Amino acid sequence: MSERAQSPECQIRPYDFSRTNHCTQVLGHESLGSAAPFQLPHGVLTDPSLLYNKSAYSGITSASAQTFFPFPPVTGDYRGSDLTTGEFGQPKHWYPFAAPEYTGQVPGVIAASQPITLSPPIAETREQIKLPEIKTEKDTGDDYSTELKIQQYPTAASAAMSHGVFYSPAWNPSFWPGITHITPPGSNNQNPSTSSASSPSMSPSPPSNGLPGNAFFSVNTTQTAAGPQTQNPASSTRSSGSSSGGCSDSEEENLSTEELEQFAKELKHKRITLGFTQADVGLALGNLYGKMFSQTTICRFEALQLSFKNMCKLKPLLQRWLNEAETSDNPQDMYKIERVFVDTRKRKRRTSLEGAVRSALETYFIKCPKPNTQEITHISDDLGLERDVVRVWFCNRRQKGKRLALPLDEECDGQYYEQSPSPLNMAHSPIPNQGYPVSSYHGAPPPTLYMPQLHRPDVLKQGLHPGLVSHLTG
DNA sequence: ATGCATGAGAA
DNA sequence: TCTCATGCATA
Repeated sequence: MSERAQSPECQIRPYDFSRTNHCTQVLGHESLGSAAPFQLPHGVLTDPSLLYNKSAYSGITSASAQTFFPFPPVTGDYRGSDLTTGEFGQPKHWYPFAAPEYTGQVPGVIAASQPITLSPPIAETREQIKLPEIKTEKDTGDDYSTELKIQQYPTAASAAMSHGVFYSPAWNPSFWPGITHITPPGSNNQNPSTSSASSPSMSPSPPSNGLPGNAFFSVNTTQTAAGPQTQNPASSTRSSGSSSGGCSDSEEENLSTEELEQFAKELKHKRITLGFTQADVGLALGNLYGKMFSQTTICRFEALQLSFKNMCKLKPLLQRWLNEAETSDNPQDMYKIERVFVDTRKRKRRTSLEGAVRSALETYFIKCPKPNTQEITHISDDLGLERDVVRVWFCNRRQKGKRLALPLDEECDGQYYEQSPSPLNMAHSPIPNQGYPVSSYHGAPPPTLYMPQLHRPDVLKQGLHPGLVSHLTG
């Protein structure tokens, strides 16, 4: 709680483009895209949070903005063509490929058998994307190619690959609660109850004929059961009984940033030493806990690019994996499994925004990180982008901003983009949902910049607008 | 490693 | 409609 130092940044003065400039203004002004090669107001940069200063924002309400945006709402919803869904609606499901046995048991699987039929009609959205600058990755005929995707996970040693189709079970709600507890960092031993655990990982893939589901569930079950807590002295820096939050109690919540940081390093180091790729780890987690993660997530974890809360949540899992991997005789083989997946979900083809467009968006963002519907429409119109693309861009941009900036002190986060006092800030909640507690970084010199503690400068830069970066570096 | 996307849950 | 966690696809 008090840990979070009030970094001076929080009080630093507002950006220049003053609050007078509101979304409306920016947006109101015409062609931004074309013109200005995106530049930041000088002086900008000291603290992004200022950008989102509520006060600046409050003024910009949709209401007021409206006047400026006579644009009709555009509803380019690519999802219109979303035939996908149905049973594929479930996210995060991996559909085993060619696994007849499973059919009928797992909705997804069924789907897998007829992916082709899913091909969606070409979205008309295409038409909307006429700007040369905007392009979508490939030009495969249709929008969301329904292609089968066979993913393999070869690994360094690629030695023993084995059997098995892997099916990641649906997100088991009861899963997390359980695991949050398990964290026997010190005690490398696996909980007996996890016995199966003896190494789920050891026998990762389910018997060919066996239903993977079973394998999973069993794992899950045990897992959940295993939950009972080993306390981690180290990590349990607990004391403040603030178990607010989403992470169910569990000590993880009280992990300090250093602990996380250190663990992330350790994880990465050992992982590499053991010869695992980030993807391997993600899969291994699936084997161990029934919930697998992507390379992306593991990568972000190692890079401390996840929210504090999320880091805390994943840590125990990774810790466990690490323990298991280290103690295993043949870790290499343990996780070397060849997996074949078929992702039948249709995904909108990724839009690739060109530099100019991005710059324009950045500019808009600087002025107004949280545009309302109409503003979004206006922007999309102005830039010739799909409305949804713009919307998502802003969402992602905000998320990114938080990831990178929040760590320093959440207290500022409240002021971030919010247009209205948000509960998120929760004035007092000691452990907000997102930011990283600042604990032991007292010594750190008050950054001129909004420097997330967990991130290295370079990382930070990545999160900042190029202009800002240069400004800072320059 | 990261940009754009998805979807659940909350507001 | 937003946030948040997460992932596909790509640079």
